[in-house]
Amino acid sequence: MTKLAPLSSVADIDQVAHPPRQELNSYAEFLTGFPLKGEKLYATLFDRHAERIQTQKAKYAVANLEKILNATFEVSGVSGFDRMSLRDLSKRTGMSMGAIYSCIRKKEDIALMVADVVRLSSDLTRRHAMQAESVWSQIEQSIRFHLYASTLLQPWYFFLFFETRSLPEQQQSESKQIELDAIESFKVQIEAGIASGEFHSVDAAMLANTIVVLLEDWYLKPWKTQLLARSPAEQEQRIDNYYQSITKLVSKLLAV
Amino acid sequence: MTKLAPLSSVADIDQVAHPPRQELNSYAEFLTGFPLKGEKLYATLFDRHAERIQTQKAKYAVANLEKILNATFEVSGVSGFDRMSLRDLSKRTGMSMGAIYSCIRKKEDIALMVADVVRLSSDLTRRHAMQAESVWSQIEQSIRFHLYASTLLQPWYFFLFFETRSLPEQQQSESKQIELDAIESFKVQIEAGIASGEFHSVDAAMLANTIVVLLEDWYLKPWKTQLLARSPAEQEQRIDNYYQSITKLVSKLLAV
DNA sequence: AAATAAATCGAGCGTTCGTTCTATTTATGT
DNA sequence: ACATAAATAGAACGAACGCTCGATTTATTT
Repeated sequence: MTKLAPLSSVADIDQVAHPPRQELNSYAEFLTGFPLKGEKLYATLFDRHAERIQTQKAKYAVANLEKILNATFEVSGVSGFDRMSLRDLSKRTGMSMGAIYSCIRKKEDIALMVADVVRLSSDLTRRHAMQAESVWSQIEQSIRFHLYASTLLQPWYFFLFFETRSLPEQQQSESKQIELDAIESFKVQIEAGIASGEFHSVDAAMLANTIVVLLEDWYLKPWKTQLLARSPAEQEQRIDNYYQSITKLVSKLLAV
Repeated sequence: MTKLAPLSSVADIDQVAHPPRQELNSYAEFLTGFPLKGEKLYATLFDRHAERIQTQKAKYAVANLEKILNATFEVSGVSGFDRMSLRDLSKRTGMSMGAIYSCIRKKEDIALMVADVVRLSSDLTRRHAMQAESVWSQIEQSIRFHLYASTLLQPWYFFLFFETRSLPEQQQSESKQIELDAIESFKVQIEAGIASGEFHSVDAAMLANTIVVLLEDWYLKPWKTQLLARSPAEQEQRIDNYYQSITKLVSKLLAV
């Protein structure tokens, strides 16, 4: 897998799995450290899906992957992945069919790449939260990181949720497992806090599930809470509002 | 709109809008009074979509609509509405293309009928809750009725959520509005309880939203909470468990 | 039992889909 | 400047799609 013009990427998730131990307290801070963004995100896709991609030079592949995926989110966000034809995609990206088919082997490859990125992002979320010291700050950091990642990658998370059924069976159960893992993770943390007397006794499974569906709601229905925040300051504000809403709800239920 | 063999139906929602004032406390009880079930459900569709349906005799139309919609849920539940071909549908229902196209004018009509039923069901939910006397029992009855209706009509609710994008724009915003109305309704009830001193002061919008996404979770991911409950008693149990989980969570947050 | 109406059948229509393929253009290396 | 390799263009292909329609079967009426 030698690259002529190797861009920095996240081919191996473990490369970024152990960043310096730190608490995240703002979206801006998150953006500086998160590897799956901008050019690097597509370079990662190029590395991880090298066997599917005909295009050899990273320069072209990265630029075209970015065009293809952005166009996919724009078109399929309105009417779904199945209704998006590759001719739509060709028009929207300004690329020819040939150019598109040098970046992907089949239409389904696009969905596979999205699923891969969301899975990578979920891994990073889990790994980040594990660094926190107290049980409560593990919960806090999980929520924060998830909100941040799913804001930055909102179209990716959204796409995977709605188009999972377009994926092969194995990928389907994998992305279902991501959700179950997230619930289980919160449940374990809550139960640990209850066991140590730090939290009031509650239905841990229900609360864990509630947190996860609220996190899902954030990227599935941004029109409900995020509206048209476009300045970075405004966006920071909206995320923090939602973060505070969730954590207040949770902490009220867990207060001893 | 004269019918040769008129079955009982819910062509006009107001016909069933004012049943005797009563609290619902079990799924079994709900089932006895809810009009959108069994043969009546399809008779309602037949009445309300008469102009689309070529088939004239209710006997045939009702039987075929039932076959078509059940097959639609089975097939599109796996791979989505767009991927379900009418040849799939023909095989699954045992009907010919011609027979199918005497019940619908276009494939999209199937989705329109589903959207219509869910909207009817949501209307009934809202109307039922309005009958409750206290603010708290309005909230309780809203949750109960919604859980009951979305259990009975799970495939319909599920389908509308995932296939809204296959609908014309107007229907899309209508089904988005259903959710917003539900949130607003809970919000108003919570705020009323806070104003009267009945409830502790909380973020009413957030709590209302939380309730609604938890209700959505019930029919979107039945595998998480409903598993394979097949006996009526077991099902009653599972619904009640989830109902108790939601109301406990809510009442803890609202306790003065 | 004959006559009429309704429902069903399924081959076939035109279209559009995902995908392929070759000619051409553009970039790279010497 | 030339040679070579890579990337792009877009016409063309077969398959599958939604949908139609005349022929046929089934049900109802007289």
